[in-house]
Formats: sequence, C-alpha cells, structure tokens
Amino acid sequence: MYKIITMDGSAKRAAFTTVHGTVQTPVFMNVGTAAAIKGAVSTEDLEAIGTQVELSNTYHLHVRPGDETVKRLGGLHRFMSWNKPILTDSGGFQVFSLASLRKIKEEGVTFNSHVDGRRIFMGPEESMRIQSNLGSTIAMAFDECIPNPSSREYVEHSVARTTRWLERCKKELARLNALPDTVNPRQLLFGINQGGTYEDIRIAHARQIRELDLDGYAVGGLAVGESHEEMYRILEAVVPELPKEKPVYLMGVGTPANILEAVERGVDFFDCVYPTRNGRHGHVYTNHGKRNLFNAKYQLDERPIEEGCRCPACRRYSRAYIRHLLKAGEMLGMRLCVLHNLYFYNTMMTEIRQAIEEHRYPEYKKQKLAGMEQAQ
RNA sequence: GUGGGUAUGGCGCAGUUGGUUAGCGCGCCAGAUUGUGGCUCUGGAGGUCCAGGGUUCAAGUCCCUGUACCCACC
Repeated sequence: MYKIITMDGSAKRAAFTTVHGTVQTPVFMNVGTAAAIKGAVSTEDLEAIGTQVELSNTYHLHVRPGDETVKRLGGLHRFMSWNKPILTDSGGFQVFSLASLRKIKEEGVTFNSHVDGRRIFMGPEESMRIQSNLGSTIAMAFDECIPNPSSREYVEHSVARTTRWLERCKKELARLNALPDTVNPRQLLFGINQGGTYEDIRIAHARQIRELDLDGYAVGGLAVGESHEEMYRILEAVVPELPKEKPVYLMGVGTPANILEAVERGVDFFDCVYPTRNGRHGHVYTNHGKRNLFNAKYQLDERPIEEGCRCPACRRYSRAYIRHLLKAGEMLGMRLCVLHNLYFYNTMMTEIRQAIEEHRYPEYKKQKLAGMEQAQ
C-alpha cells in the first residue's frame, strides 16, 4: 500500500507498505546484483548504514546459483538473511547490457550466459517464474531496455512488444502468486515505461500501462546515452501520466544530482551502481563533491573521507589509510569506500524526506547541489 | 685470478645489416563508468641509452679503456 504523507511541489514524501515492512520514500535501493552488495558488504552492514531496500537481479541469480536452489533454501530473504524489502530487476536490462550475447523475439530473449556461455531463454513468463522462486518483495516486469538514441521506428516497435510482455507478466505473476507453495504469495509487480527520448511515445505508453493497475510504475530506458536535460524533460512528461496513488521508480539513476532533480519531478524509488562501483574504484561521494581516493594528494591526509560523517569508514579511518588499502589492492579499501558511499546516498535520502516534510525541498536541493559543486 | 655474459625511464625488457622527435609491459599521475562481469577504457609525466675516449656525414647499435653486476672454472 502506497500512501502519500505530504508533497512539496511535485516532490512526494510517502510510505510504501509491503509484507516485508514499510519503505519510506523517496528511497535509494542498494544494488546487490547477485544477492550481495559488491565490496564485501554484509546484510549487517546494510542495517548499520540505513538501507531500506536491497536490489538483486533475476538474470544473475537464475544463472547462479539458480532460482530453484534459492526457492529450496526458502527464498531470497532467508537465503541472504535480509528481512526487509527486496526488489528484483527482471533481466530486462540485460537485454540491453548483454546486447552482444542475445537475440530478441516476440516470445522472449535468448542469451548466452556470461558465466559459461550456455544458452538461456528468458521471456515474461520465465522472468516472473524466476522472480517468484526468489520470492522478492517487488518483481519488475520483463521489458526491453533500448539504448539512446534509437530510431523512432525501432522504439515504437520495441515499446509495443514491451507492453505485450507486460500483460503476460501480470497474468503469469497472478497465476504464480496463487500457487500453494509460492515463496511470497503477495509479491508485487511494477510495470516499466519505455519510449526512448520520444515524449509522445513515452506518454502514450504510460497511459496504456496505467490501465493495467500495477503495484507501481518504473521509468526505464533513461541514463542510457541521453543527456541529463533530456532525461529531466522525459520525466517531466511521463511522471504526471502515471497514477498518483502508485510509487514511481526511476531505474538505474543515478548521481546525487540526478536524484535531487528527479525527486523534484515526483520520483519515489531509485537505484544505481554508482555508489558501489565507484566505491570499488576509490571514488567517494561527499557534500563537497566526489573525491578520487587514489589521488596522490591524499597520501598524507589524516582526515576522514568526510569530516563529521558517521559512516563506519569515517568514524575510524583516514583518507591516507584508505588510499593505501586501495593502492595495495586490499579488499578493505573497497569495502570502506562502498560503505561510505551507500551511507552517503542513504543519508541524503533521509535529508530529502525531511526537507519535503518541512516543505523546504527546493532550498535544500539548491544548497546540496551548490555544496557538491564546490571546488576541491 | 681466468673465461664468458649483461648494462636502455621506478622495475622488467625490445630496439632490425649504424639512418627521423628511442619504444613496450608493469608501476606512477589523472580522467571516464547510471535496472553492476571487482572489469574495462582514455589521456599524461618520466630516459645526457653505465662512464670516458675513438671510427663515421650519422652511434643505443661498431672499436678501445674503465666501472658495476651475473654465470662457470681455479
């Protein structure tokens, strides 16, 4: 159940209640593709840094260890010892990211596994079956994520197919949820809006899929080649077309600035690999901009990544030490950077929620952005 | 002590029968990365080619002397 607590302009402060607990939005979901946050981050760590939703991937878990295995072990929550909400991405993004390894047809997509090369077929029904076996809180519809720019002709063709796939997803998940041995009989389904950078296609698609009365709606196919301005333009066109009484999820986005802008345009859910991937590469987010801890200037810097930060890394370790760990290839270096980044994102979302509640979101956003643009 | 070998950026090396601004890998210094293959990619800095002398229009490359290190033998 989704309940808007208050609004500040188009920015929404809401609560989304699921069988695995209530999510306070806007929220940033922490990406753990293979049921693990990369960088040796445990579920205990996630609890310590205020994670509300963990995100895993259908395709990756199907390939390894296999969704049937996860089901036999009681589902993803039990498997990874995480009792809060989990969202599973459908495998649709892999249609895009593993483009060189796949073939698309009406029935679905054939991949060559990135692990051992074997052929894997995934269509709407397969994706739903896998996600049902995983028992995630929220299942994502199986879609085709197309790169920007793509021709109008291809986008129209692809979006029409994504809509047909969505109808099949809804039907299949309803069937699976009703089965007696289903891991999570109340699994939710979010549909995904596509349409590339064509506003009219986006809007028409949004109007079509809202008729399906899903549990939430995502905007997909953004941050895949287009400029930030185009992304914001599309959000301004599409978000008003989605049901007000349902959460909106902007998939795969993004930088702190992207999130601040998207919240202002009515988005509730986010996810992005940036805090984890950048953390593994020694890039850390702060209120004064992004730092690259590999830089030589931190060699003798005894300050924490960010002064005043309460994350597990900043409470105890210096930039100089973390830089050394990174240079030495020690896993702890990555881990500390990832923990800091996820804490930074989660904390920013807390600030965002508070600012909306207090009806000072525009000022907060302006101040936050100005701080992050400061020269180092 | 005798014989043989090696000496080129921080490290490991390539440099054709002498021929433009001496290359490569790693490292170093920076930058990219948006529903994740701990990857990958893109730039940049850095060398009086062991020292001294000689041959030549031209020497990292050929000759002489010295030095350092390596191997074998005494």
